[in-house]
Amino acid sequence: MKRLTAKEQQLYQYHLAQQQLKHTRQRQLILDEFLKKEGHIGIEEFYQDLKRKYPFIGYTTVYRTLKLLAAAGLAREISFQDGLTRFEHSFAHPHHDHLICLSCGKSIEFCHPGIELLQDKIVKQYRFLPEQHKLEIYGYCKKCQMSKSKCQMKSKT
Amino acid sequence: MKRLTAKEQQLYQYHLAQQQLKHTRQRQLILDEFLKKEGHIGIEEFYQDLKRKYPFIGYTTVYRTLKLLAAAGLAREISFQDGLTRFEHSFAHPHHDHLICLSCGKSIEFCHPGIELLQDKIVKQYRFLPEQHKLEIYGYCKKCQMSKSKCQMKSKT
DNA sequence: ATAGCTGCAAAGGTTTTGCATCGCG
DNA sequence: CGCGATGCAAAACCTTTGCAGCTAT
Repeated sequence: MKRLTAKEQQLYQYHLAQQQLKHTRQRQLILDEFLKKEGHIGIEEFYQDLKRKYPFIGYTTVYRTLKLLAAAGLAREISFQDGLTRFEHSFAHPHHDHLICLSCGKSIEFCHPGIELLQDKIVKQYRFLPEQHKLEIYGYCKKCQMSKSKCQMKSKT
Repeated sequence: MKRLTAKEQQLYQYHLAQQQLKHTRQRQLILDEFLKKEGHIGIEEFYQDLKRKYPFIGYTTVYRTLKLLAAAGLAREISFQDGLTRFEHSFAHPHHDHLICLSCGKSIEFCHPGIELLQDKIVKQYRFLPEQHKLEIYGYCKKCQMSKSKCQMKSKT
């Protein structure tokens, strides 16, 4: 058995979580592709990507595998304000938060150690035991600020 | 004309926002009840509450009025991880964030000035123009921590 | 009287589930 | 072989919208 990369370790963790679950071609492919994705990805979008490469994969399987990954702790389910469910790695991607542009909809990831410190202070006050957090800052990205200043149009396509 | 309370001012702001919109019994009632609600409230839940008192109010009206309030800046649409849309006052309720218990589902509101400071630092770095933010800390509330330590059951009812 | 509101019912858009079939172990 | 996985199709769920009738200006 070869040495494991961090990713593969996680992969095994996934297998473990699977308990008496089977290893299948679809699951492997979905996991592989998921690990390649950098941002957060919606189910439908991810499914489309996958289908392009592997037309034999069904939506349901993608959906269920993503849920499985989340249950195994490999993925995290996140939801912005648009009612869609998205997933992102919950590992090798330690933690980050998002700046979300209200104009173009893009989201920018950022990390700031201050958040953890702040969180510590807050939870202490409420005797709350934190598990994870989510900070989203909504506003306008650099690019959209520039176009806004040129004309006040809100191109929301 | 009598003096206005903060709430009434906002109420008028709402009317203003209405522009050529009409004042109706339903809208008034919905607004009144909404202002009484302290936390964040889901559409369905709110509708049920209202219907109990005023059976002639329809879901659609509640839904549309809530959207209206949000558009007028009186309410804020928020969504946690359960796919439901909730609303909360966006005024007289300056700003706050949430601690959400993964066990009992309750959410606790908190305010911490440090968040604004942190936000300032972050956006500056990305030349992002912030409009609002949302910080949610998921974990276990005091009460659930205690029951957890007694037994590891996860009663998610 | 007229433009805007209501609310029922139905459409939309996602997420979930049922079930017969397929495939890993 | 047997049990779990797959994927189609359909169910469930919320959120939105269409429309005929109703109601404030």
